[in-house]
Amino acid sequence: MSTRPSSRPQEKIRTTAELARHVGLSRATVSRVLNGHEGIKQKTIDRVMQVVKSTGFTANPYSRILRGQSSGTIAVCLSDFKHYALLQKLAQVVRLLADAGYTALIETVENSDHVRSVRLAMRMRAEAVIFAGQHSGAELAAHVQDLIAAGIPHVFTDSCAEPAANVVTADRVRALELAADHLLDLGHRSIGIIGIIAGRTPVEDARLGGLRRSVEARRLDPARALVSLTGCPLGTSNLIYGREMAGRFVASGKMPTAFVALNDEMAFGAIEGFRASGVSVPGDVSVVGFNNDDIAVLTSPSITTVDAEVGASAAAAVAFLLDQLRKGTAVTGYQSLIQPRLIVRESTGPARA
Amino acid sequence: MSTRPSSRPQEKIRTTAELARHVGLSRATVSRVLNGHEGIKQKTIDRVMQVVKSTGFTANPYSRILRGQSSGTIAVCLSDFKHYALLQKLAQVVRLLADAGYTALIETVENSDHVRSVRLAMRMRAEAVIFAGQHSGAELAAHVQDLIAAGIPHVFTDSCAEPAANVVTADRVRALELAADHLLDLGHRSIGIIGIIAGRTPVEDARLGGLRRSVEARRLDPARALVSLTGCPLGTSNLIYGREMAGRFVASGKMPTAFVALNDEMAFGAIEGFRASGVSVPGDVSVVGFNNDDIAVLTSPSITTVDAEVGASAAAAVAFLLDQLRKGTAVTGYQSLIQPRLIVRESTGPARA
DNA sequence: CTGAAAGCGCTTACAG
DNA sequence: CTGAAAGCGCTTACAG
Repeated sequence: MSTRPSSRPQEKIRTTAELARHVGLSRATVSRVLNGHEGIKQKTIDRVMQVVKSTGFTANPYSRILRGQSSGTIAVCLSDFKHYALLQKLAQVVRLLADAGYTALIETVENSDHVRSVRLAMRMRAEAVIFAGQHSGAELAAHVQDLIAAGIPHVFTDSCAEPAANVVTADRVRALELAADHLLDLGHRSIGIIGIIAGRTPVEDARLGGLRRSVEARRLDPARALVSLTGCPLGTSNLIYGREMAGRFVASGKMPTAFVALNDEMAFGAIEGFRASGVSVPGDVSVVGFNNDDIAVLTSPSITTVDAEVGASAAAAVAFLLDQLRKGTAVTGYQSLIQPRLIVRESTGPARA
Repeated sequence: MSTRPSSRPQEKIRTTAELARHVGLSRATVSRVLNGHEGIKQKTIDRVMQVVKSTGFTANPYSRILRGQSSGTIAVCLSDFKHYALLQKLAQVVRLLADAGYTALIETVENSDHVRSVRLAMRMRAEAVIFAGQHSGAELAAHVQDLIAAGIPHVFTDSCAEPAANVVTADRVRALELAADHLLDLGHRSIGIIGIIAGRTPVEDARLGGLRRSVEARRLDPARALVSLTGCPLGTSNLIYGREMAGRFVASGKMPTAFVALNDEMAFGAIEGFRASGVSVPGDVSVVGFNNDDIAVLTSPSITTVDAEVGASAAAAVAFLLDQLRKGTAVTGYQSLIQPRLIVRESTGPARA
């Protein structure tokens, strides 16, 4: 039986009690060192930390949290897992949280069942909640109130109708207003809408609102200037949907001279569809995309698009939360809109005379 | 002071102790009901469950886990957050785990620091660990051994050199062998490689190995039949890289008649690049992509590609883990390869005479 | 079939 | 500056 603790090198240390025994101190003191408390003899600190370093010991997180320590967890409620843009946002959020020392607890909200996810977040002692994607539903407001009542900061990165909710998001109204302004400036008076469907999500309605605002600002009639084809449910592929819709517009007889698409992929699909029907872009019609994806740069013609700065908006949302966690506050009713950028490329041109 | 517990409706119940007091039972009995133990009077069960239903009470997970209950958590170690395919895989894995009642604990492994992530997984009492993406490094083997020693099931969804590791993955060797067989069958004898770089990742090396196997099976010299341009670091955009590389191959003078690209986007970029240089696809050269993305269907020419069935492989990996969790076993050294499919489209044709 | 008691591993007043 | 003790909320032998 060696009396020199340090002579037992590879011994597994699993609890603070074992660590305490190993260094000949009490669990209380070891705990204090582990938590970086003030007023401890440097020699004691060194004694503990040396073993911690060599064994890689970390205190059981469940005990710590049960005892009242913060969980270091932030819940991320995703509306779905289907959209690439949302996955990208998720990836970015997780990375930003990790950089700040937080663990992301990812939840998917199915059937708008926010009861389950918000409760889970609270049960897991999440220190904050991020809602990404399209969230809605009658009960959502109540759950936002629960979070506020519990003093847990939250933020929506896309939209939330509840006035008390915090929302940090790209300004989609302005984004489509920019797109429509650009087309109207080029002399277009009839804009076809591809893939942005009224009543589907608040975000899409916001985009349609932007188009309308632009049109109305010029005293044009939105009912005439904005053209949607009905009865075209979205499929799985943006590219293919865009191509289909181009064909349908050509076949419909009421062919606008310009188009705005849900995103760049769909715009590209539409351009290919027009080409297949003998309609040239931008010679015959103009097409505007959305997102400023790689595809918008590379294709021929390259695609005029609106960069909604979703990356910047996700970063702003996370920063907003981290700031509150630092300050220990929980803001309500905060609204912040990130400004979009119009990027003019080859897919738009003057309306035909 | 009401003595009828049910007459206090909206009272917040936060602990099993409160719940026990509320229904007039002991914490032990309440706990048994909550955990669905056998041998409890139906009336007692009903009494507890009615309050549980109405209040939505759930036991504090930290206490449960501290007391030895399983965590319901599965750690997902991602090598990075950059690749779309990996994000898709992540999304699918998280969804499949959620369907099975597990929570995903997402970790990113930076600088191949598997020490941190595997330790975290064990500390968090993860019941299993999924490694997705490119994992390598000298210490990885040791951590796999730690998991095995601790009886925690694991699986790699892409690759792992450690023999004891479980790997369920798309057969990338076979995938590229299929691609090369197709091109060789068409009479091509010189295949340019776009974006698949030797020594970058085990997965890319596997793909190169598949090309070599196909070439060698016909008694051709891989050093002559397979052409790579050196000194072309990958950028952020597959599309743009593909376009660049097409230009470089044209400029290089040693122009193959066929190409395989890292993925469909890169193949598309290459096709555009060839077109810009006056080289037609498939008239002058053939191009094969990888992944069978939407873009491969839509573009003109549509792109011949290999579907590696990554979705199926992720599902198989999760099923493999869930099966072990059900059985309470921890397999080692399991290897499963998911078969790829060659999908012939317009971007490949006979070699020019 | 149910309850009183011990204990999971930690942290923090409370004493010294 | 450090230790003995209580307690976070749960579950499970151990008794009845």
